[in-house]
Amino acid sequence: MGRSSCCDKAHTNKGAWTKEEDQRLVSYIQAHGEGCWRSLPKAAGLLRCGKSCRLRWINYLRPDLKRGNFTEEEDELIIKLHGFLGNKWSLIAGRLPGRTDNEIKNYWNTHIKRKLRSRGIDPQTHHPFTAAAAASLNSLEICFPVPIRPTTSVTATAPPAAVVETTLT
DNA sequence: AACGGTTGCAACCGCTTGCAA
DNA sequence: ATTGCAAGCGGTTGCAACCGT
Repeated sequence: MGRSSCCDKAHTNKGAWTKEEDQRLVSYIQAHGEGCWRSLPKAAGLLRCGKSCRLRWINYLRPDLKRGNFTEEEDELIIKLHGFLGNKWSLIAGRLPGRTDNEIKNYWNTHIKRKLRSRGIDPQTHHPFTAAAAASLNSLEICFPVPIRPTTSVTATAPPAAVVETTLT
């Protein structure tokens, strides 16, 4: 049987959003506020599923988004938070006003991982590794795109939220 | 100028969680 | 206790832009 789809895929658009769709979504939310994403597309006259609308609003259209380049301070804060929280992007985003979880996740994967490796630090464990180990690891990752070492358990290593709060403040 | 490879980001997919019935 | 819905989250993918040859 299975769970019903979040939307009628035969009648929804996918892919990049158009300016008109953006405008419809923004004006609808400005008039009615966020909430009930499932019924929003129909009410706003959009041929999108609710999930897609929510993502578009949160990651791109929200008026309080900062956008633009990350500062050095933000870089360091993300690294620090990731050390405590692991891949809990929404929690990390919560500490960075104007940044979204998706934005931070992308930035981590494209910039910060490389930055840490260049410093000789394993981006997953935040522990230093030797230059030789780093080199062999990088070459192995090129050969074997699947993980070659056990993934560290985030829940096992992440401290309670209260600990993070006190540590970072 | 043309082509192929790489990079970065927006968006999607599928799973999990919280809650109401 | 169970079921189903809605929302949230993290991983992954697709593709346009960029870069080197």
